[in-house]
Order: sequence, then C-alpha cells, then structure tokens
Amino acid sequence: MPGRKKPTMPPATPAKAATINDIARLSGVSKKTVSRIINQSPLVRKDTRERVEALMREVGYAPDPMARGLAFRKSFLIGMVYDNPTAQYIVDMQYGVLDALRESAFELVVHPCDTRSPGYIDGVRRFVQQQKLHGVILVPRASEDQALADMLDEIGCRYTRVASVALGSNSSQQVITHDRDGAAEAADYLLSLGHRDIALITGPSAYRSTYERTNGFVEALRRRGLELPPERICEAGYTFESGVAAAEKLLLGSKQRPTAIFTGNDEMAAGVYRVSMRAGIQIPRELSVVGYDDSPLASRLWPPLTSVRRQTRDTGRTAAAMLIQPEDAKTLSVASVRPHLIVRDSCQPPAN
Amino acid sequence: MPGRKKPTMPPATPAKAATINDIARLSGVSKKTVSRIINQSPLVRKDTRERVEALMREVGYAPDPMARGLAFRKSFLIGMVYDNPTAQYIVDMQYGVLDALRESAFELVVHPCDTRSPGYIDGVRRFVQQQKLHGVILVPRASEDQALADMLDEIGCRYTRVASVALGSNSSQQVITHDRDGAAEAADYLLSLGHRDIALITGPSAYRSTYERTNGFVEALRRRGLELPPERICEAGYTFESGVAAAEKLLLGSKQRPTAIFTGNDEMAAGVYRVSMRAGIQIPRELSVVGYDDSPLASRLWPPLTSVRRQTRDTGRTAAAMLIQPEDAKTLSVASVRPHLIVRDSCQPPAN
DNA sequence: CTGAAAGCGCTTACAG
DNA sequence: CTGAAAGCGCTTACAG
Repeated sequence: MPGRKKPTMPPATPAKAATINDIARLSGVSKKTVSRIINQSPLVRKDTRERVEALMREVGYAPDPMARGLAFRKSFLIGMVYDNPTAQYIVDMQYGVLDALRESAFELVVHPCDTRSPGYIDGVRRFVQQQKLHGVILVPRASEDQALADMLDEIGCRYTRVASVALGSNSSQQVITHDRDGAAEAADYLLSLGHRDIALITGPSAYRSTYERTNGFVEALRRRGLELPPERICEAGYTFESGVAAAEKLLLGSKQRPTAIFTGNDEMAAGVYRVSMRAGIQIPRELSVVGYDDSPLASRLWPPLTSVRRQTRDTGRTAAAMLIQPEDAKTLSVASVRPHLIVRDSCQPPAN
Repeated sequence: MPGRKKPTMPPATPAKAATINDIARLSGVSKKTVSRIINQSPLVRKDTRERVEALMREVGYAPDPMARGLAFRKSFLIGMVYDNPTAQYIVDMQYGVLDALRESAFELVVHPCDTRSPGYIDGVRRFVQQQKLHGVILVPRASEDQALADMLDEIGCRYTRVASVALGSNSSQQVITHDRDGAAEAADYLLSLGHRDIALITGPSAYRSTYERTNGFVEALRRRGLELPPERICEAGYTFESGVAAAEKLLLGSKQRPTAIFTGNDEMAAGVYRVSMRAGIQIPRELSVVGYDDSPLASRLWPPLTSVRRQTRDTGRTAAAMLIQPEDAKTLSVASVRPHLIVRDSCQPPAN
C-alpha cells in the first residue's frame, strides 16, 4: 500500500452517546414509552419496561439533563445557599447533600452569599430563575431570613430550610437541629459536675441559633434553680477574635472568675483557651469550657474540648432527600436531627 | 356583583420570562441576530447590538442555559473534582472559582471523590459526560492522577489542574502553586534563626505536594550546607493523629531532640503542639515549629503558628478564569500562584 | 451584516 | 397501556 497514512480515526469524540430515539428504535417502542420509563410512570407494561431497561443498561444510556430540563422547564440542579463562615460546616453539609443526590439525576450547585449585603436576595432570585433550579437548600443564616423565603414562595421555588428551631408561618420543608436541646445538655453537664458560677459567651443576636442556644442554656440552668446573672452573659460574634474579647471581659475583668464557660461555638471556645493560656488559667483545673459544633478544632485544642456535636452531614442528607422526593409524597415536611454532647477533657468539678 | 369571588389571580408564576423570540420580535430583528448578540459575535452592526442589548436589560432577559446547552451540546456548568480532606482549602477554592464565574453564564457544581477507590475515574467520567460539563477543575490529589487526565483527554473534556509543580507531558492548563518554594522559605527562615538540628514531618508519599515540600525543604538546607539525616525525616499522613505519632517518634524517641520541626501541613503541626504540651516541651523556647497552609487553625493554636500561606482563593479564581476563557484565546495555559511564609510566634533561635 | 429552516433530546397534550 | 405531533429556547449550517 502506498504511503503510511493511517486510517483516519474519528477524533476525540468516541461513538456519540445514545439518545431516546436510539433506545426507542432498538427496542421497538415509541420514544414516548421510553420517556415513561425514564420518568417511572406506572403506565408501562412490566415486560416492556424490563426489556427497555435492559437495553438502556446495555448501551449505557442516560437521558440528557438539559433536554429534559428544557422540556420540563425545570433543571436537575439543587442549589445550596449559605453564608456561614465555618468551612467544616459547609463542607459537611455539601457532603450530606451529595449523599442524598447520589444515584439520582440531580447535581449540587453552590451559592455562597452575604445576607448582610442589600442585593443578596436579588442575587439568589437570579440564580434560581436563570438556572430554573429544581429547588434550593437554605442554610443558616440565610435560612432564617423570612424575606428570602417569601421571595422563593413568590417565584414558586421549592426549598428546604435548615434551622435551629421550627420556623415561621408557612409550610416550607424544614430540617430542625434543636440547638436548644444541645445547649441544655451542655448546661446539665456542667451542673452535674457541680458548677454554680457559670458564664456564657453567645453568638451574634442576628442568628437564630444564638437565641436558641442561649435560651436553651439559661433555661436548663433555671430548671435546676440557677439564675444566670446578666454580667455572666457576653455577646460575641461567633469568631475567634470576638471570643477572645468576651473571654477577657469574663476572666480578667471581674474579681470573681466563673468556674465554667459555655460558648456558642468552638471558635469562641478557642478564644477562651487563648485568654486562659495568656493569663495562666488552667483548663480544666481552674476553668471548665464547653463549646458547640464539635469541629475538628475541638480535638486539636489542648486539652481536647468538650463540645456539642451537630451531625451536619446527616442534616444535609435529610434536607436534600426532602427536596428531591416526588411532589405527591408529602410525607416528609419537617425532619429533626438531634445534637448531643461529646465529652472530652475540658471540664471537671470546680476547684473549691 | 353577586358573590365575593376574587378575580382569579394567576398562581405563583408571575409573567413568564422573556425568550429569544420576544426579544427578536420586540426589537424587530431575527432571533439569529439576537443569538449573535448573546454570543458576542462581531458580525452585528453596532447600533443594532446596542438597541437589542438595551431591550434585553429593560425586560431583564437572560438566555436559558438549558436551551443553549442543548443546542451547543455542552452545558454551562464547571465541575470541581477533589478529594482533599481539608475543609478550609476546599471552601477557599470554591470561593475563588465562584469569584471568576460571577457575571459569567457559568455555575459551579461540586464533585468530591475518593481517588483511592477503584471506580472513581468512571464516576468522574459519568459526571462529565452526563452533565456535558463545559470543563472541570482538578484539585490535588485528583489533579496529580495521570489516569484521570488521560480519561478527560480521551472524552475531549477541558480541564485545569491545580498542582504543586508543573505536571506531565500533555498541554493541559495548569495553575502551579510552587510548594517547593514555600518549603524552601520555611527552611531559610529556620536557618536564619540559627537552627542546625532540624526535623521534618512529611505528608503521605502519594501526594506530589509531599515530594515538593520535602525536597524544597531538604534542598534549601543543603544549599546552606546542612544535610538532613534520614532519622530526622518522618513520613506521616497529613492528619492530626499522624502528626502526633510522628512527633512522638521525633521528640520522645531519641536522646537528642531537634530544635525545630517543619511539618507538611498545619494539622500535623497541631500534632507536634499536642505532643509538646503533654511532654512539657515549650514552644518556641525549646522547640520551633513551622507549618504549611496557614489555615485558621494556625492562629488558633498557642503560640500562634508560623506557616506557609497558599493563597487558595487566588488559585481557584485563576483556575476557573483559565477554563472559561474562549477557546481561541490560548494566552493562558500555565499560571502561577506563589506561597509565602507568615511569621507568627512559634519560632525563636535555639536555646543553647 | 442578516435571516428562514432544521435540529439539539427530551416532554406535554391529545388521541386512541 | 401506547403513539404521532408539536413544542421547550436556543444554535448550526446554509443562503443571501
């Protein structure tokens, strides 16, 4: 043969993927029947269904989400809307959502935002409408903004809210994390160790979780007959630095130090550790500390921090599962994920 | 009027969104011309373009990504593929990618995976092909797997790799993070303080970053005439626990303790802190420590950890920008983001 | 520089 | 239980 010209291989694109038409033709049914099978319609004879499904598996057919989305006027995308500053929380939530989406036709598209910026609701609206999202998962603090929820209702977008307590007036799907109970467990634990002079560093008041954790803690103490004086409650901002400032006020500002501190999250507990270190206050011998989140940080600190675990991945999984269940199966409208205390080495009975 | 029947309001769905046909009709051009304007074709007269664009803004028109995707046979989705265990790194990378995608038609869909599981490449392939992704961003360790890159080449999928050093044979787009230089800066810093007995805790050998950081560190010492003996190099697994184990070997196992330790990431540095705490070794008086990542953890530890900052958000932004630039503008094929040392309080000159 | 026709791969609405 | 026609909102390929 003249020349060494190789037979022209078709370039990178291997055999074009099968379409609904190929499946219909090869299995001898109409494309409408194939469509019924894709969409799990019961109106297909069992043997037809099985024959077609076998063919789909054989050729590796998967319906095109864009074509389906165009016809449905709705995409197969789930949005996650959040402005939480804690990386581990966000990543855990994403993992949970993806757990629920696996084996489904849905994918996760992320949308961080800043709930304090004026245009953020419009940003979410554009995101939802342009992508024709199937639904969105709202994570605190975005989930607590009623104006956001109202906007989503108005444009007819499904959503699931993750919230520290059952929220609001309308019937939106929710996953409740019962922060009140988690904080109460922390309170009971400190009381059981014998602490009576306890202080509290809260998150910012703009967060509903702050309200829940604060009240859960205060009321649990009250149930056991202990009233927390106002000067033992210090509002901070969920950040390390704000935790440092609050701890300074609590530990260095007054003659009488509390024997235990509960903080609204682990970051602020790290702030308490920092101040204690600097001031030579020994944890747990002179000061017991309990955090909230059970983040990786909790076990990196020394001594390892006792903290309330949130089961964030479960929360994300549940939220996504609720969102993608069929419209008619309205079984799940409110779900719960319960926190619980993880005891490590940051607490002991008070010294005296 | 009989009855109090309200005029039937159309339900939740407000005025249907404008389509390309509406824009064409209202502005008196063909839909093809509108399409040209959407796609920034130069083949449109300036005044026509301006008139139509004004109308688009007025009615708030945005083209439907599913319809465009169906016609293009390619979606407007960017995938991010990763199996990195560090939450902050992932979140920073996502933020960076979203920075670059803002104001574009693209959205980010996340795809964590496990590069040690046998089916993971098939999983990525299905993800890419079913969603007809516009491109994917590969993050370590996934970015270092040549088999993954080969598969993406084979199916004709664009991708950008984030890697610690320029990688491989083919011409894929890359963002290089120069981990070798970051580690060298850590070495120079410790040398400049006067340390001569230095130890190294590395990440797992399966990571290219481990190789780069280790060699960058070792060679920087060598350039200054210091040869690191093998027993001062300890392989660990990038986790806190593995850092603890390595630190125990280095600090408690031998008579002569090193005066400084460099660790492949901050998590393992936290392990060194833990062991030092337990053994009563004071940082930095008796032991200097340098980490890598400059994660939030670095400033939560006591004393605050000196660490190499990675600029992850910039890295993500650059990677995404490269991916969505037009095919013809091949200007950017390799980009660099440089690490640098953040000095805090975990180092000082050796005691003797 | 502009446009009419056909098609991307699905589903809806209607018939049977 | 099954199917033929029309359409979702865009782009490609071809003409002018």
